[in-house]
Amino acid sequence: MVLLRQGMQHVRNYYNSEAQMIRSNFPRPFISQTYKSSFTKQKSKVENKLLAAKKHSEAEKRRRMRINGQYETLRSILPNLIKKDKASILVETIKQVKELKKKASNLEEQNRGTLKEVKFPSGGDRLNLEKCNDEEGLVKATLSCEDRPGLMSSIARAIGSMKAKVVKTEMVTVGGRTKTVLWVQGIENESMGMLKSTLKVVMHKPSFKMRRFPQ
Amino acid sequence: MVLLRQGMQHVRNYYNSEAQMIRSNFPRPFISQTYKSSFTKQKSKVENKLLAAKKHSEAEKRRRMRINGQYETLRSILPNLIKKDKASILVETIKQVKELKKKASNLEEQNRGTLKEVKFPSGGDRLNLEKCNDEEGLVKATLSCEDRPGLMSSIARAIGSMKAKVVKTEMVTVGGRTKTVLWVQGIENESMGMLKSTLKVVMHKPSFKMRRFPQ
DNA sequence: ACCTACACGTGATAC
DNA sequence: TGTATCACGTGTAGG
Repeated sequence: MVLLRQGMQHVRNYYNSEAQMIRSNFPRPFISQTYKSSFTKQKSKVENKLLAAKKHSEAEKRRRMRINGQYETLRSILPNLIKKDKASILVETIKQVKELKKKASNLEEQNRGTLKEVKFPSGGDRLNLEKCNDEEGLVKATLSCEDRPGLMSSIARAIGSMKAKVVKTEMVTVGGRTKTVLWVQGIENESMGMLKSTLKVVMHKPSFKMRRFPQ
Repeated sequence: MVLLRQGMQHVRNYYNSEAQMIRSNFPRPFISQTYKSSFTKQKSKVENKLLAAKKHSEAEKRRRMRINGQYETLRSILPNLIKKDKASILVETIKQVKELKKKASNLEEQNRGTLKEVKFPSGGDRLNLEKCNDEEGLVKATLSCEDRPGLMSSIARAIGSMKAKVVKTEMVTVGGRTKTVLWVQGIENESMGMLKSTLKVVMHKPSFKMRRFPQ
């Protein structure tokens, strides 16, 4: 494997590179200088240079290791990583980040669209119908009005009279006002208007029975 | 800026490196060889080597650019990126990925914990009360039973008689059975048992009014 | 033989 | 000053 080379190359010591540096382009002392200056002074310069170079390459190595460590954790985090080379890792990471961002915002939207939205009944009376796109013939009806006993059953009866069925409801009551969300199954396109007007009547006028036998 | 150096270094051509290669450690032809062999043959070898080296360094440059391009897009994607160096980018990326994963799973959990959970009424009659830890005095009551008109208002009356209040309800009706979740505010610890028994009665026996005026 | 990916040491540059 | 980061060309192992 490619990654196994890493361990091997750690064996290399710095003498190789020092020798190479001296051989190639490192300034030599002039012969005409005195022995002492040409030797001790230049040698200390050489040694300083070597030391600096060594420090430099060691620092660079630390930097590489820091970066490669992060690549390593990325490798461990990312699922289904086929190509393990650095560029592919970064590409895959970017893809993942984008996907996760989209997923998170979608889920937040969903959450908002269910419970959070229904949390507060609006002040004025309101009635809204919309078709759910995820299922055929499913209509979501949202209504805000004054709360009263028997409201739910009135609504259920109204919908039952239209041969439709309430499959799910959410209801919040706060301060005497109620916001109700109904998911109604079995509403045809042409009967949407009728459903709306029926619900409107039920919302505002207590039914016959409710008036005669107030609870 | 550090990143501005990139553009400058592109100006460097390959003659520098070729010269350096010849100067430092590239094999020289022997003088004792014939003119032809020592010149043309070695020159072609040199040229081949140079060509190969050039190809190599160009390929390496492409690789670097590929990787650095991904760093660039990461820089653009990640918000609030203070330190722009490679290691920090990777660290920040990893943090983001972990956070997003956690966030996504939390939101999924939330979604599951609200709507999905309440979706199916259980077959047998069931009544469960639990205290909500996020708010003081808030109790979540879950009950599954046969559906009937007026059930909701019976429940509401029962709870009202205990000086408590239903602040939110979720209700699913499917196949004549109903699962209802009530969030009840204002229940003391000692009245939990009373609430439970009251709800039990309401669940199984239609109220007086309901029996006299069946809807 | 060729290509790819990597680690390395180095000079340049910024702070 | 020293101490970061970076791009670069190179040697080298694996395919």
